[in-house]
Amino acid sequence: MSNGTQSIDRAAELLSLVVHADEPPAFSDLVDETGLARSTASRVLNALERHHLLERDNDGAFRPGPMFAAYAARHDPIDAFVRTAKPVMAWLGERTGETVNLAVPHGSAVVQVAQVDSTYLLGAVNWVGVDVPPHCSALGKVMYAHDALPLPDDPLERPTDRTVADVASLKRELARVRRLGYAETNGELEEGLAGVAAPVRFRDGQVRAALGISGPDFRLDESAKDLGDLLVAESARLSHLLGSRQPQLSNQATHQPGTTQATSA
Amino acid sequence: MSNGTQSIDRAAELLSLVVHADEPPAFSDLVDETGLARSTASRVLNALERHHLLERDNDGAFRPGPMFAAYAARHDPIDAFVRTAKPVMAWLGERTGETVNLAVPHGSAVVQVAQVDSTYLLGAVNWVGVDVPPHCSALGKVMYAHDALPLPDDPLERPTDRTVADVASLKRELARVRRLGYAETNGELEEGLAGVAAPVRFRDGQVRAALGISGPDFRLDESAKDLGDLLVAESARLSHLLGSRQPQLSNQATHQPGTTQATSA
DNA sequence: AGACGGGTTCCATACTATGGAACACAGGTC
DNA sequence: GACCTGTGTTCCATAGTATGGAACCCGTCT
Repeated sequence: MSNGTQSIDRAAELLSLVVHADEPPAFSDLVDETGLARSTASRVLNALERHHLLERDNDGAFRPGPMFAAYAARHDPIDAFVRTAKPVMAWLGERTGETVNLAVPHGSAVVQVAQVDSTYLLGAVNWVGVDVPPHCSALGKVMYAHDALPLPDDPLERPTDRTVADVASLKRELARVRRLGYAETNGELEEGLAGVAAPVRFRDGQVRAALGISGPDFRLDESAKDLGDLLVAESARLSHLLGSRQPQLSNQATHQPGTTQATSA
Repeated sequence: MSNGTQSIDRAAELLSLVVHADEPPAFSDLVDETGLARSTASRVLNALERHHLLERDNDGAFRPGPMFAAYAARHDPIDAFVRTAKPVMAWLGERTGETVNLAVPHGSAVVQVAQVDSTYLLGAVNWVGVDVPPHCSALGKVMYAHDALPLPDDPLERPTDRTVADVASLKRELARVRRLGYAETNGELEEGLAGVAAPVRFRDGQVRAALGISGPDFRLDESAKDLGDLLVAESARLSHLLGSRQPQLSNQATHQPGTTQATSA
C-alpha cells in the first residue's frame, strides 16, 4: 500500500490522533496508541512541533499547531463544516436513495448549505440557497425545537392547507420533535413533499445545524420512523466529528467503516 | 538542528507551502520551490494525500485536506484568528512597549478579542470583553471608517469633553482615517488615554478586525505618526497571513524574521 | 536516599528513503 | 500519423537516514 513513506505514515498517524482527539493527548498516550518506540515518537513529535504542525500546551499535552490555526483563520468555517459533513451526507444518500440536506440558521431564516441529490428521478430538487419558511420544513422545525432559531410570530405563512396553522400548534409539535429526536414534515410546504430531519450539535453542545432528507411522501411515509432513527444516529455521528461530547448514540446495527477519516490504516 | 527526520521535514515543508499558498500549487510548483527530486515529491505528496493532510483538486493542484477542514470545523474561528494574530501582536508589544489590542465588530459594538500588555507600569489595562463606545476608540473608528460597523445615531455618548461630538464630525474624521490608513484617539475616552489603530482585512478583502495600541498620551503623542505607520504595516502583514491579497506594504526598514510561520528552516 | 514515571539523547545497525532513469500519458505541432 | 514536450508515476540499487534499545536526565512521590 505505502512504499518508502514509513516515517511520514507514522508522523501522519500521530497528527491524526492529536487533531481528532477529544482531549489533547499526552506523550505516553500517543506512544501507547501507536505502539511506536518512545524514542521514535519523541523524535517525530518534536519534528512536527518544529514545523508548527503540533504544539505542546502547559501540561505537555499535544494540540494541533499554528499551521492548523492559520488554515482555520483563512478559510470559511461554513466551508469546513460542509466538508466535514459531506461523507456523512454521502453515506445517507447511498443508504436511503433520497435527497439529503444540511442547513444552518441565518438570522431568523434557515439556509441550506449542502445537498446530496436523490438517486431517484422523482426527488427533491436542489435547495441550496433557497429560502423556505422554517415552520414548513423538517430542518426548520429542528432548529426551532432546539433554540437554534427564534420562534416566529403568529400570522404563519401557509403554503398548503396541511401547514401548521399557528405558533401554539407549532410549539406542541416542537415538544414532540424534542421527544422523538427528529422532526417530520408531510405536505406542509408543498403537496406530496415530505421530510425528516435531526439536530447537529457543535463542539459547545449547541444545536447549530440540522441534517435531513426529503422526498415524495409515498416513499418517506412508510419508513418515517426508521429514517428518523437513522438521521438521529447519523446526526449524532456528525456532531461527534465536530467535537460534541453528547453521548454518542450507542450501537447502530449497520455501521459502515471507512467514512470517518480518523486514524488511517 | 534536526536529526533523523529528513523525510518528515520535507513532508512538513510541502504541507506548509500548500497551506500558506495563495493559490493551490501544482505538483511542479512544489518540486521547483522545494528543489526535491520529482520522484521524492511524488511519493511524499501521495503519502500526505493518503493521510488526508492534502487533497488534489480537479486540476491536480494541491489543497489542504480533510484533516484541516476537520480541525476548522471543530474550533472557534475567532480563536484561530487570535492565534494567528498573536505573534504579530507580541512583536508590536516588544517593539513599542505599549499595550496592543485586537478587536472585532460584534453587532454594533466593538469587542476586544486579544491583548498583549504594556511593558510599562503605567499602561492600558486589560480590555478583553469590556464594552467601549466605538467612536471614542481608535479601534472603533477604524471599523466605522471601513464599513466594518454601522455608523451610530446622533446623540453620541461623550465620556470626556474631547470626545467627538456628533456624527457629522465623526464622518469628517473617518475620511481622515481612510486617508492616513490609521485612526487615533486622544483623551476621547478617558483623560490622558491615547490610542492608534489600523484595519485588518480578511481573505475576502473586507475589514473585519482592527489592530491597535493604547497608552498614556504623553508617550503616544510624540510618536503618533510613526506608530500609525508601524500599525499599518503590521496590520497589512496580519491581513496577508489571513490570506488577503491587498498589496503588502512594501519594505519596512526593520522587518523581523521568524515571526511568520511559513516555510520553515 | 531511593524508586518511579515521563521524556530525551545516543549510537550501531538495518532498513527505508532516495533520486536517476525508464516509463506512461496527454496535449501540442508539423 | 509521427514526433515532441510537459507532467507525473514507478522501478530499483544504493546511500544514508530512521530506528529502537539502552543509557540518561529530571522532577516527584515515599
